[in-house]
Amino acid sequence: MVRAGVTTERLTRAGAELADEVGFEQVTVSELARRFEVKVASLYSHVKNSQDLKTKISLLALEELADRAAEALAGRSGKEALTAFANVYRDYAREHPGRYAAAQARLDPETAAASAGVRHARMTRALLRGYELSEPDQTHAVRMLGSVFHGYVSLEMGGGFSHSAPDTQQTWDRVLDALDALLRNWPAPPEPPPAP
Amino acid sequence: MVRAGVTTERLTRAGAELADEVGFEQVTVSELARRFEVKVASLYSHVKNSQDLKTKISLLALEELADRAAEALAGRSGKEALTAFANVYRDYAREHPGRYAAAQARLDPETAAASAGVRHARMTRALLRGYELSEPDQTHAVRMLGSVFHGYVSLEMGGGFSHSAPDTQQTWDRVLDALDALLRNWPAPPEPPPAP
DNA sequence: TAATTTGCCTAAAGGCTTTAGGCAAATGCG
DNA sequence: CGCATTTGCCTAAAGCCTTTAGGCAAATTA
Repeated sequence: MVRAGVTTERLTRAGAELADEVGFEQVTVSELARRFEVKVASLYSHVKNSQDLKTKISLLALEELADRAAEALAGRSGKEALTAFANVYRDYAREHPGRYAAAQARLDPETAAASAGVRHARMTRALLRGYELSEPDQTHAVRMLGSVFHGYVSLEMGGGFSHSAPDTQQTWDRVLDALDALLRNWPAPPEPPPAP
Repeated sequence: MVRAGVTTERLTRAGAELADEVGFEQVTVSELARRFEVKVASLYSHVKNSQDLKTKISLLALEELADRAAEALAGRSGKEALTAFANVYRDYAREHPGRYAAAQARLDPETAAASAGVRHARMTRALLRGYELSEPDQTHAVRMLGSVFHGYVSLEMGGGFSHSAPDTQQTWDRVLDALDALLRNWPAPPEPPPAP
C-alpha cells in the first residue's frame, strides 16, 4: 500500500491548524488520522498519545510566539518596544486562537523548562531595560506585564469585552499608555507602619 | 428501588466539587453518576448534556465569586477595596481551581448576559468610584483590572511564576501597589502628532 | 385508591483512545 | 543485486464517555 508520509513534524503542524479551526481542547488524534487518510492506530507510532500530541502543539506555538516576539523587539526600546511586544501576543492570539490556547496550556515543569517559554521570560526582561527598574521590581514588572497581556488577550478573545463601547482597540492603546507610564514611574513600596 | 434523590442542583454542586478535584475539563457525567451510585443515563433527565452541566457549574462559580466580591467590597474604598476585591479572585482560584476555571469558561452571549458576570462588571466599576476616573477611562480601567486579576491568577495557578524568587505573594502586593498608583494617576492620552 | 408524573434502569449505537500483532514497503548491507 | 532489517500502516479489540429510546416502579396528586 502507498504510504501517507506521516511524520511527527507534519502531525504537529496539522494539529496546530486543527486547533485553530476547532479549538485546542477539541484536537483529536482521530480527526488528524482522518485528515491524513490513515487509520487512527497508525498515528500512535508518531505520537505517544493524545496528551503528547497536545504538548507538541504547545511547544510549537511557544516557538512561533517567541520568534515573533524576538523580531518585534529587535531595534526597539521603551514604549515602542512595549507596544510591539504586546501586539505580538494579541495578534498571534487573533490569527491563531487554537495555537494561542496551546501556548497557555500547562506543561509539566521539565518540559516547560526546555520550552521556548524561557525565551519569553528573557525577552520580557529585555523589554524592561528601556525602563529603570532594579530587582526585585523588575521581576514584579515582568510578572505584571505577563499578566496584563495574557489576561487582556484571553478576556478579549473570550468575548469578555464585547458588546460594549468603547471598542477594544481603544482600550488596548490606553492600557499600553498606562503601562508605559507605570513603568516609567514605578512606585516605591509603601511605608511600613511605624514601630510601636 | 430506592431513589437516589438526584436533582439538577445537587448535580451542579457535585460537579463543582469534582471540578476542583480533577479539573473543570475533566468533569464527566459518568463520574458524577458513579458518585451518586446511579446509572449514567439517569442523569440525562436532570441535565441536557455534558455541556449543559458545565454551563451550570460555570454559573454557580460566577455566583459564588460575585457573592464573595460583594462582601469584600462592602464598606471599603480606594486601595483597601482594590486589594480586597483582587484577593477574592486569587483566593477563590486557590481554594477552588476547578470552579475558577469554570468561571472563566466561555458562555454563549445569552447565558452570559443572564449570569452573575454582569454583577462582576458592575462591582469593578463600583470599585473605581474611589478613584477619579471619568468615561471612557473608567471603562479602560475596568478592563485593565479584569485583565490583571485574571491574567495574574491564571499564570500563577498554571505555575508560570514558580521556581523563581521573589515569591509570588510579594509580587502580588507590589502589583496591587502599582495598580493603586496607576489608578490615582491615570495618564492622559498622549498628544496626537502635530498636523502637517 | 386510581391516575399521572417522575426517577432510575436496561439496551444500544457512536465516538475517541490506546495496545497488540501482522504484512508489506523502504532502506541498508554484503 | 538480493537479502535482512527497519519502519509505516493496517486490522482487531478492549475500555471509557456520550446520548437517545423505551420501560417499570415509586412518588405525588386528585
